[in-house]
Order: sequence, then C-alpha cells, then structure tokens
Amino acid sequence: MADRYEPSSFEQKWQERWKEAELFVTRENPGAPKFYGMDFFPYPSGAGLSVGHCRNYVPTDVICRMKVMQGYNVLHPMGFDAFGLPAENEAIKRQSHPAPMIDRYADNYHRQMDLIGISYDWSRSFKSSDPSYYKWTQWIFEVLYKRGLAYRKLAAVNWDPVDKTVLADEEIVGGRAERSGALVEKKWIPQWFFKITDYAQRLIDDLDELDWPEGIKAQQRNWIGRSEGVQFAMSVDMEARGAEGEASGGRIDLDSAPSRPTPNASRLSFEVFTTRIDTVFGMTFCVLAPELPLVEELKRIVDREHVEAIEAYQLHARTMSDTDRQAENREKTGVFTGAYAINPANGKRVPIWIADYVLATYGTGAIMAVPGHDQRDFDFALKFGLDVVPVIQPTEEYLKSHQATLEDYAANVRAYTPVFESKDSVLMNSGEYDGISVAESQRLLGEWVEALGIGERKIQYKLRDWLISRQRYWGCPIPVIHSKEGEMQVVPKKDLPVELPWVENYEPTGDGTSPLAHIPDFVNCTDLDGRLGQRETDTMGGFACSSWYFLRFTDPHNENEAWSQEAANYWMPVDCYVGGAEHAVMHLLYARFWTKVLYDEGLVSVKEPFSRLENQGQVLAMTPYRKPREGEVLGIGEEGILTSFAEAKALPEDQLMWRWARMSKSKGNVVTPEEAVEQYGADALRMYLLFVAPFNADVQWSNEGMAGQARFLSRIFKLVDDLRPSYVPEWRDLIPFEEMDDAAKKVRRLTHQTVKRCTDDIDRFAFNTYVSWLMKYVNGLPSLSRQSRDGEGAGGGETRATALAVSEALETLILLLAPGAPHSSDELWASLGKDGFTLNEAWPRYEESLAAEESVTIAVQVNGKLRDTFEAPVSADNEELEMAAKGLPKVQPHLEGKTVRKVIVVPGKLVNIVAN
RNA sequence: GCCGGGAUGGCGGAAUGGUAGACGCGGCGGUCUCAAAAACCGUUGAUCCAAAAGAUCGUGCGGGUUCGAGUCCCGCUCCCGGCACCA
Repeated sequence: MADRYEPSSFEQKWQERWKEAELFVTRENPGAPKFYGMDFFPYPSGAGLSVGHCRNYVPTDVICRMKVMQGYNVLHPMGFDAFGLPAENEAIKRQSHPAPMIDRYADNYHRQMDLIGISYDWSRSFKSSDPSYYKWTQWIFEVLYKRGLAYRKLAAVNWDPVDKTVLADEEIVGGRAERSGALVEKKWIPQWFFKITDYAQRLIDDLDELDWPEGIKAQQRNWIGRSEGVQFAMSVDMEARGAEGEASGGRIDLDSAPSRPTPNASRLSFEVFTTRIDTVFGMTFCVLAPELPLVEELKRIVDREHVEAIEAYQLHARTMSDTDRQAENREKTGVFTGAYAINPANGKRVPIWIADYVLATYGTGAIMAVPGHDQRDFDFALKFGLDVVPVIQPTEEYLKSHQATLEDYAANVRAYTPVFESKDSVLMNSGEYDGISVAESQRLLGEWVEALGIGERKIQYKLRDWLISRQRYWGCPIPVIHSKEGEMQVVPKKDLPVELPWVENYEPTGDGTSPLAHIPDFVNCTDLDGRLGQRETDTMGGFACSSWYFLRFTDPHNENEAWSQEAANYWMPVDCYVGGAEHAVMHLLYARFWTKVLYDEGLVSVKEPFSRLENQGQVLAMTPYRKPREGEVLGIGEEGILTSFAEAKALPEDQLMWRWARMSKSKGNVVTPEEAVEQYGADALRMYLLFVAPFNADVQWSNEGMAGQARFLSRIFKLVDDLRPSYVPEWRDLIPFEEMDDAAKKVRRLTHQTVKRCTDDIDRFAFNTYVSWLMKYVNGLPSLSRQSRDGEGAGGGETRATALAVSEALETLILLLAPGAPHSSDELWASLGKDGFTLNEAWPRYEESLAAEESVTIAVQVNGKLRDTFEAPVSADNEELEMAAKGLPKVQPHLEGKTVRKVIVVPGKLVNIVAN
C-alpha cells in the first residue's frame, strides 16, 4: 500500500469493481427516505466533455454519494437529450445520419463520466430519440391536445433562415437565433402551440415555494411579465372624414368642443390597455400597431392621401427586420391615420397614429399615449409635434432640481426631460380628480371605467404561447393526422409511437415545410375512421422531450405507461436539480408547465418538478485574443479577435491579449477530463473542482490547482500509512468503555467537529469549505496523535484511549473523503483491511457532546477594540469572565484613567469593556 | 432604463451582529541533496519601529443603527448576468 496518491495504480481498478458489483444501481430499500438528485439532461456533443462540464456533475455526485451513505434511497440518473437542431446540424455537416452519430457521442459521454467516477445508475439511462421514450412524449402531446392546450394556428413566427426552421421566442436573443446567430425573419406559417399562457399565474405563484436561486425565479417572473391595469374601449370619431385641416399637422386643439357622435356611421372602436389609468386625462393621442386589423377599417373612413401614407408605413414596418426594430435608442417613426378617437375621460378628440413602437402582440396592440408621463410617448410627441399635457403634479424636489416653478413646468412641459413619473404625487389637469393621489385615482378611475361599462380592470402577461413546431427531421413527430376534410385527429396511444422514418435525405427544405412532408410513405396514412389522411409533418422542438424526462427516470423500462403512479409518486419531486443558469426561462419554465398539466390530469402528485435548484458557475480558461488588423471590425463589447493557441505563439506580445473566456471547443481552450485524469488523477480533478471556488461562482481554470489537490490526497495516504499501526478495527465496540485521556478527547473533538462541518457543507452545496475542513482535519490529526504518542501519561507511549480515538479518526477521515475522492477512499478503506466499498458504509454521525470544547478563547475588547484574549473553561459564568478580563495586563493600560461604564459579556465569545 | 447577483491580502476565497483574512495557491526563509526537482518544516494584510514588545490602519465609497458592523439600515460608485419601445 502506497504512502502517496498514485491514481494510475488504483482508480481504474475501483471503477471496474464498482461496475462489476453494480454499486450504483438505484437502491429501493423499504422504509428508507428518498433522495432524487439530477443533472440537466445534456445534449451529447461531438466535442465531448470538458472539465467545465465536470463542474456540473461532480458536485451532484458528491451530494448523492453522501445521501446513499446516510441511508437514503437515491435516484441519480443520466440520459441524453438527443433530438433537436444541434444533433441534426452536426450530422448534416458530417454527412451522416444523426441516429448512429448521437449513439456514438452518448457512448463517449458515458465513458468520460465513468472516467471521473460519477455514480450514475446507467441501467435507467435513455435517449430522447429512443422510440420507446418519444412514444410517451407523443402521448403527453395527446394529453395536452385533449385538454385544449395544444393548438394549431397561422402565425407570424420567428424564421431562422440558416437553420431553416421556426424558433420559439425563448430561442431568440436580440433579434438573432441563439443557436445559428442568424437574423430572424417573420414568416406566416401554420404552427403548433402549447397554451402555456393559461398557466401564467400559477407559474408565478408557485415560484414562492421553490428553493431556487432568487435570480432564476426573478427571471421567470420577469419573463411571464404580469402587469395589472385597465383595458377600455375608445370609440373612433366618425367625423374624422372631414377633418382635413387639422390632420396634416397632427396637432389638436384641446379647447375644441367634445365631438358629437355621428348617428348614421357604423361605429368603430378599439381597446387599449394601460397600467396608468390615473394618467388618462393626459392622453393626447392614440397609437396602433401598424399590423392591427383595425388599421384596415380606418383606411376605409379616411381619405386617399392618408391611406397611402398608412400603406407606405405598413410596408416599411413589415419589411423591417426585428433587429432594426429593436435597435437601441431608435428614433421613433409613425404616421397619422387621419382618424380621431374620443378620450372617454374628458370627451376630447385625440388623433390616432400608427407606429411600430406599439407591439401588435402585447395587450390589445393599441395604446392611449400620455406623453406627459411616459418617456416613449413623450419622445413621439416631441418628434411629431403632438400635445403634451401633464396630469401629475411634479414634486418639490423635481421642480427644485429643474429650477422651475409649477406654473413654468405646466406651461412648458416639452422642455422638461426626463418625464416626471413619480407615483407618490397628486393629479392635476384631471377635472374632479385634481389633488387626489396617484394610488387613489388609479383605484377610482378603474372603478369609473367599469361603472361606465367601457372596460374593466385586467391583468396582462408578456408570456406568449409556446411555439413547438419545427420544420425539421430530427425531432419527435407530432402525432396528428389531417383528413381531407381538414379535420385533425390525434394518434391514439395504441398506435404510438409515430415513428420517425429512417431516410438518407433529411436536409431542411427552406420552403417552410418539414423534410418529412416529402416522404410519401410517412405522410400518407389512414385516419382513425379508415379514411385517407395525411400525417402532420412538423416535429416537436427539443424542449418538449426534456419537459418530462425526470418522470421517465422514475420508471424507465415501463412499456405500458410513461411511468407508473407508484414510481413517480415515490421519487418526485427532484430534490436537487443541478445545471447552468442559461435555462432559466426555457427548459425550467416548460418543465414546470408540463408538470402542472400532468398534475391537473391526475398523472402526477406534485405541482412542481424540482424543489431545489442549483446553478454551477462557468469554467473559464485563458484564451488568446489578438488586436484587430486593418479592415477588421470588432463587435460591440469585444476587445480583440479570438485566435488559436498556435497562432498566438507566433504573435508579438503587443498584438496579443490573454483573456478569461468560457471553455468551449470553438475557442480552442478546452481541458478534457482525459488530460486531467491522465496527468493528475480523477480524484485530484474532482477535489479541485470542488475546492477551487464556491459552487455557483465562475472558475478561472488552472492545471496547477489539481497538483495541489494531488498533494493533499498524498498527505492523506501518508497520514493513514503513519497511523495504521495504531488502528484498532474493533474501536467502535471498545471506545464507550475506555476512559478518554486529554489527547484522546482532543482527537475525538476534532473528528466530531469535522463530521458536523462536512455534512452541513455538502448539504448546502458549500463544497469548497467541505474540502477545507478535510484539510484542516488532516493538518490537525498528526500533531494530536503525536501528542498522544509522546504521552501525556507517565512513561509516554500511546494510550489505549488514543489508539481508539485515532482509529475512529482514520475511518471517519476516509468516509468523509469518500464522496469527494471515492477512488482514494476505497483504496484507503481496503488498506485498513476492510472489504467492500465506502459507498456501502454508513456516513459518520456527529455527536454534540464529543464535539463540544472544554475551554474557549475569550476575546477581550475595550470600547469594541480587541486588546487581548484568554482561555476560560466553557462553564465560566459572566462574572468570572468579566473579572478575568479586567485583570489582564494588556487590558489594564487601556482602562487607566477611565471609568468603566458598562461591560458586555457574551459567554463563550467575548468581554467588551466600555470605558471613558 | 428595469430586474437579479456581486465588490474582503499578491491570487482563489473563509467568517449564525462578537478575535476579519479559515483553507489553499503564490512568495520568502530553512531541512534534505554534489546540485536541482519533489517532499517536509517555518513564515507571510499594510504602515510605524534597528528589532522585539507594542501601536495605528484595514472588508468598493459616504453616512447611520449598535457596547460591537464584512455582516443590519439609508445614499452612491463600479463589475457580472438577464430582460428591454411589454403601454
């Protein structure tokens, strides 16, 4: 047995033994509590795992291993998110079929995970592209469909011209497809949606009970975007037809008499939504989204000149890309429609404009514009010379900071930017509501709108329905048959799965149809009634597959059901779910939605799938960038141009910049687990990943850091080797009957303190301090055991008591180390003459009485400043402590010539003498 | 702009309102060695002092609460992440 950490001599051996013993197969001991620990479902990329991915898997493994040792039934599964765009794109690039390719990649992931000793139960593994899995994805589609939560409609959707498919809102970042980076275009295609909007409120409400990072919860709340307001009808003034003179300038005369309804004209009206009904008197114009159907109606009542202007603007809005539309600080654009509406609050006519700063997809697609108190409306009014009427009194501070009087402000609002938006002021220019507070008038005006019957208080969400269709081959087919008559039928459970046909050519067509549409054998079928029909040819986006896989893991081989109620009820929810923060509004929102639907359907007993969520930090590696050459332009926020390590070597220093960047194959800065294991060992890699930084913080990777952990492991091997002669295997039976001397007590004290800290730290994901405590333990043990060997008792020599305490320490050390460095622990365990695996041993228990200190160091402060410390027995009372503190020679000088006013004694901690 | 999270030695980071800097990396000094590496031992926040003893300062900035603040409160600055013309 070596006295050093020599990973190559034993790590692989233990991995083979674990496999042979089926050590990681899920235990289902009756009566034991359960723990479901899981990592995010990975897509197995061809690049393989980097040490960055290991930072996700190792900590989960540590907590799962500890839970096993604590006697929990632990479910710790791994599978692969195999369907989807990345896999298909990769296969096209390699001119192969995605199915065998993804199998190869998944096998490689599995091999790499074994290489670092992750304790997954591989007997439960599956890929989302297995027909035995997606059969049930299709079945859940049916559940959604039957509940009215899956529907098809013609929609303007995000079209990615590079990947040639439609994408969900969540997959678009800044107007570009997150994956391909292409500018997204608008395209009108019939699409499948899941009605997640029905669950918006529950998705917000139930966040409260989740033990998730606040940031992720906030992102979800934000994304769902609840706002409370009032929606009310505005009627179009049918006199508009004749209002030529005023129309061109757009300016209206606020003093003009309220217009009279025109009895004969057909009434036109539209609804607006506002969260600021208190500002309704300040409405000086209305704005419609250019694509709103109402605009077509307005065209019929205004003159030709305005129709032409409207159409020109509509064309402009339609052809503009989303990116241009979302460009920062964009100048406002828009045109006057020639029509007017009536402000119901004061009966005044307000011009109706169209502008693209109003979105057709939010609220009603139309707004009441209040330039006095909304920056966007203000900008628009300024640009087009529209009236600005303030209706909230500016506060004293506001006036002071703008060096203005109230009169001055009211007369020249246009000159004041930013717009006054305070919500703790009172109204003005608002008729009978003048002087009433903003909050109060919001309530009163809301009631007024409802009493008048023109509208109601309403809650709006930004969340839109989940677009699930993909016009791509490599995905789960949507199990629907279209009849010639245009009816739709969902394929019933007995006919599932609708299998994805194996074809050579599956490249996307780009015409808005799926490649499946060009496979007659797939498309043509008979429907439930025996009539000829055609299959739906869109496939589901990958997020459908990953919205329920955690349920399948509870019962992965079930051929008759997606899962048995018994299995799901036992294991769900996932107790600890670990992965990157980038899935905050996609996977994590979708999975919550599906779980709620399945709960409503009575298929699962939980409303939420993941009770605790942890996000690991990213692993950054030093990456070379160079200065841009002539003609090269840097993107926003870029400091240099990514270059290869090879090229960097050849560059002069002044051209080169080293930056920390996320480890990724494209940056060429990846360290693989193979390299790390080869050079330092799997346990050194694991321990370094745990120790290097807090779990959720980013890490600046260094290979040298692993050397430190290898050294630490070597010290453990050395320590165990040194202390082994003292080891008494039966210590547990003997120790209660042995009188403990001081040295033995000290060893036991340190042992039990360490057990407590390590256990707590793993539970709260503080893996860096878990490793610290082990280090401290290893540092402390030799001197303690030496003390004992040198003998506190007469004649020296190790006492029986110390030998027993050291035996306990040896076993405890190895078992506490086991989750972090399982190979080394099993090797050390065997070196004590033990059979079997540390994973099958009980996690050490902490005993308060043994961990308790006999004496404590008391800090002595004078006026809050530390002056000295002294040792006192734990039992010392306040008076004793105070006396002892006052008597200290180092304290005395600070009390000289002063009167003691007060003495604060915190037992076991400090004495603070207040004197002046 | 809005939301969330941060800021502690040369570096990564510890600290239930109670001795700031645990633990590690790096540095410095030493042991071993012909020498080096490795390993081991000691030391390591800053300033003042020949040194020790000691003193003073010190957790992004400015205030406050408290016997006592890295920690709590108010007001800022900067950094990271997310959302962003959502009415």
